[in-house]
Amino acid sequence: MRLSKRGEYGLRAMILLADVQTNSPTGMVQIKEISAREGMPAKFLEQILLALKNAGLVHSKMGVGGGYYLARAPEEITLGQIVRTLDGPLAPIKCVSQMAYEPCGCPDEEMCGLRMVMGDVRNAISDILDNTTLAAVIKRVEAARV
Amino acid sequence: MRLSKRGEYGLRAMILLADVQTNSPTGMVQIKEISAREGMPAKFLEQILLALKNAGLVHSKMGVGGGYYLARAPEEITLGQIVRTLDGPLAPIKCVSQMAYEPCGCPDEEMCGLRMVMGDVRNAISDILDNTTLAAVIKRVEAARV
DNA sequence: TAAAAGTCTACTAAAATTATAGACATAATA
DNA sequence: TATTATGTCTATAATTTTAGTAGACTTTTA
Repeated sequence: MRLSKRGEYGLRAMILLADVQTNSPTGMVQIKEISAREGMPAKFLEQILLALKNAGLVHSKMGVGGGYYLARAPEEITLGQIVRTLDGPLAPIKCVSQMAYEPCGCPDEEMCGLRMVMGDVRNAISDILDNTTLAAVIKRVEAARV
Repeated sequence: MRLSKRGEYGLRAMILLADVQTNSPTGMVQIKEISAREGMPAKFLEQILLALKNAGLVHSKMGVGGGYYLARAPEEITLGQIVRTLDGPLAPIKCVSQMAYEPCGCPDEEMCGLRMVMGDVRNAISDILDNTTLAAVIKRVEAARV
């Protein structure tokens, strides 16, 4: 049930972007800075940000003074969107995936005990990740600071 | 957030063992029969059952008329125990794992937003898998049959 | 036009996953 | 006791995924 480094780095980068955006008006940050602050390989992070850009979650500006920034407000971006973009479906097995369903081979899906339980797991994960926005994460860290 | 084939096969095998045990007194089933009924490679399943045996979840009997059977009653075996045995910790990232904690590299764990959310995810998964027994799975399928 | 940024594609190394193979041990029974 | 049906154990192989690296290219600003 693991999150890949790709997913982890992407989430950390997005949280950082949200954090910056909450304080500075432009919210623009360079790959170099993200990778330095979070300790991630810059070239790997580059690919991750590109994927997030193609998914419409961040925008970028080329050239001097450029960088990345969130495509929408932190209230409008959920962790579920980020994880799905970078790591694929949340579901533990394909036959309970909402976004990428595939049959899993059991003769009768409606009678498959494993499927029932894993459906619950999928929903539990999605209940959290699809209902947690970047803004909520920032707020929660803020609250812990006290 | 995927369950491996190893984990999936192991869970299906255990559910089958629980099902057999609920109906027949000995509850003994051969690798060959499990692999045939569930469509899994026999040699792969063999390794999985061996791991489950070493974890104390199943017992076995060698020789003619032998096979595998649950080490405890279906009420006493949870899906969490099976998944941890075959796929490792439930936690999405190591720094929120109860069974296999490792630091994840953020400067202050208590202030890490990602860690907070992933802690919730870990707990949500564990709430389900550690509280669902093989008996409960059988019962649920039974209930769906009507 | 030079420097600082992102873009894009290909490639590579390592690890994990999903098996397969085969020699061996044990138990039942004919 | 010999045979057969089972599980045991270790090694290895094939494939896929993951994590990362490289480098040529494009765009923007000063």
